[in-house]
Amino acid sequence: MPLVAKVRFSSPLPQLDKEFDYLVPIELSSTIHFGQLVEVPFGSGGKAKTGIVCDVSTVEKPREKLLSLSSIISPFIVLTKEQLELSKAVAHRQAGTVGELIAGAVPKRFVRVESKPVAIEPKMSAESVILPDYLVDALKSNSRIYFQPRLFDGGALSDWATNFVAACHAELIQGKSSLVVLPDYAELAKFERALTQLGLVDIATRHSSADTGSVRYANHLRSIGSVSINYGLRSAAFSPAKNLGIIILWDDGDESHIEQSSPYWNSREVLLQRAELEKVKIVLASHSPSTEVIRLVEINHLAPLISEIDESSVVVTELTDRLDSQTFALISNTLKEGKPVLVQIANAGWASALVCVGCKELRTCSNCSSSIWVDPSGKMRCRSCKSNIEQTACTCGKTSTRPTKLGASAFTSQMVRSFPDANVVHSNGENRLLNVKSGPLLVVATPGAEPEVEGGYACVVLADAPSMVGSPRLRALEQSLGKWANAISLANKSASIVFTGLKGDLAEHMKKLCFYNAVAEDFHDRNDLGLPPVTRIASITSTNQTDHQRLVELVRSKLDSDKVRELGVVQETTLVLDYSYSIGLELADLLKDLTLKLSATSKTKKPGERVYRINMDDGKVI
DNA sequence: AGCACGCCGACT
DNA sequence: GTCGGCGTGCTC
Repeated sequence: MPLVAKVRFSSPLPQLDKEFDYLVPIELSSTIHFGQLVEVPFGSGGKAKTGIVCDVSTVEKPREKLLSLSSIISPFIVLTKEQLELSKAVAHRQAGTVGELIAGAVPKRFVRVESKPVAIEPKMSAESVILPDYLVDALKSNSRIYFQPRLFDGGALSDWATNFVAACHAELIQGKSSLVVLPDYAELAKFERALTQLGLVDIATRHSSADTGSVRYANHLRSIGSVSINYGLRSAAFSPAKNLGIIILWDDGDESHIEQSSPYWNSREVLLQRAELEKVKIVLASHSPSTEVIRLVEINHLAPLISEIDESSVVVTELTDRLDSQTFALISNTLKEGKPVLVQIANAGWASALVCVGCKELRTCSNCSSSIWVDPSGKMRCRSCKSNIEQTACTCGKTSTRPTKLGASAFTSQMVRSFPDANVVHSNGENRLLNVKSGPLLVVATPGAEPEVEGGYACVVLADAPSMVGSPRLRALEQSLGKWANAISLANKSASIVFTGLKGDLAEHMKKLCFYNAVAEDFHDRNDLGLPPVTRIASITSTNQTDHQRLVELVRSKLDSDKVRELGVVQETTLVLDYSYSIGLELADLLKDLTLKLSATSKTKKPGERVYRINMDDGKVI
């Protein structure tokens, strides 16, 4: 009976997003396997194209005019069945294509890597690691956990990282792989350090775009062939893992876990889906939960494992000054004792916004009318269109401006003047310090850019708490809480923590460093208002007004208004919809179908550019 | 994406 | 009578 192979292409094009059948020539029938790269004749010209084998089966009566595949490019398997199933599920959920997800899941092939022998499974002694294992214990009775580790890492190995390594180790003993997904390179380095110090780095495989292409490909093949601890940033959510036993996601609320290109998936949703598909354990962990985690705990999808909060000295001031006299004295005394201090400032640069010295009106960008700030290099820039701004006169006649609030660069130079004997350093997202030497050191950092210090900070000041919480974004509160918790985690147990300018319930929660309850309260408030994550929010952005109008009309005529609510149109061409989890797949199908039909008949489409971009979970539109 | 097919205007 | 413009649609 003839052998037929189904082949897929790593292409984002929706027209090619299906499996194409090819006859397998008799001489290749014993060597062809699922997941291999093959060359096939494709298109009207019959040009050779590279594809991936997604099925091999005997077919009694194959369809007519079936072409034969030309050759097997490599005997190595580059895509696993689990990766394909996950890509299909995520493409469905996100209204994207399987091809674009496969493109991200399979690294570029390097012939020389294949000629070298693939790494042999290293030896590992089960007794070599002695670890805190309360996460391992909890996993014996629950397969889905939200884990909040001890907050204070004290500069040594992080409690979270050692618990992750312990959980991975427990799987290795049973011959199972693990997958750990981290938000950024700083956290990846901490996890890697724990792997090294606990003697497991040789059995771990990194999946990172920061590695060279050949290393990536070698690691990819190694993960398919050997049981190992797989880890990396968000793209590692799709990495292969032989005999997977556990998935661990660190800091799911961090925005770095959201893929910035189509189909805009999020590590959390991908990994929850993967855990279901592969029937493996999953741990979501963070110092402060996301509202999605609260939701999952409250619907009993995740069992909470919350570490005890260490007794610590927390001061919450009600003053809106960044540094009141007491806080100033605390910093001064800590520095005099020769100990390090961390001050978190909400915004980078010199000024977060500018006002006219005369009429006190907010200065705005001339072409997009959003606010102007002064970046770390001292240039006036527009916040949204990023263009440089020239000094111009205000409508009242005055040219000079005054900052509404000093940015971290300006605050740093203020601190240099205030503490001439201390070593004052600054770290922000663009210019980031990863770790600093201990001593009489004052670190001014923007949220998420705080460097580590050996032994931990003796004092942490969250100096811009009110402005972070007061931001008009939906997720301002939960994200602020996450950034504060991560900054505090760099302190040692006996450190003094200061929040400036907090009041009410939030102040009470922070006095006890009770992040979980603070986020839970935020979740319940949003629940009452019917806002995400109780519902989901999708957006469809068109490249132009004409196509946008056609979409809006069609969507209005097709939507069942009981289940999907039109929230409106933002930025001229983005349609925003609110919908419930239960109809997620149905809506994704509908939107994919509608946009496909509309873009096929679009009069304005340019080659290569997609007319519509669907984001099934847009966190930025409200 | 390519690439062919196809149906209208300008040319030997 | 046919050469070529690129709009439409298919590729196993």
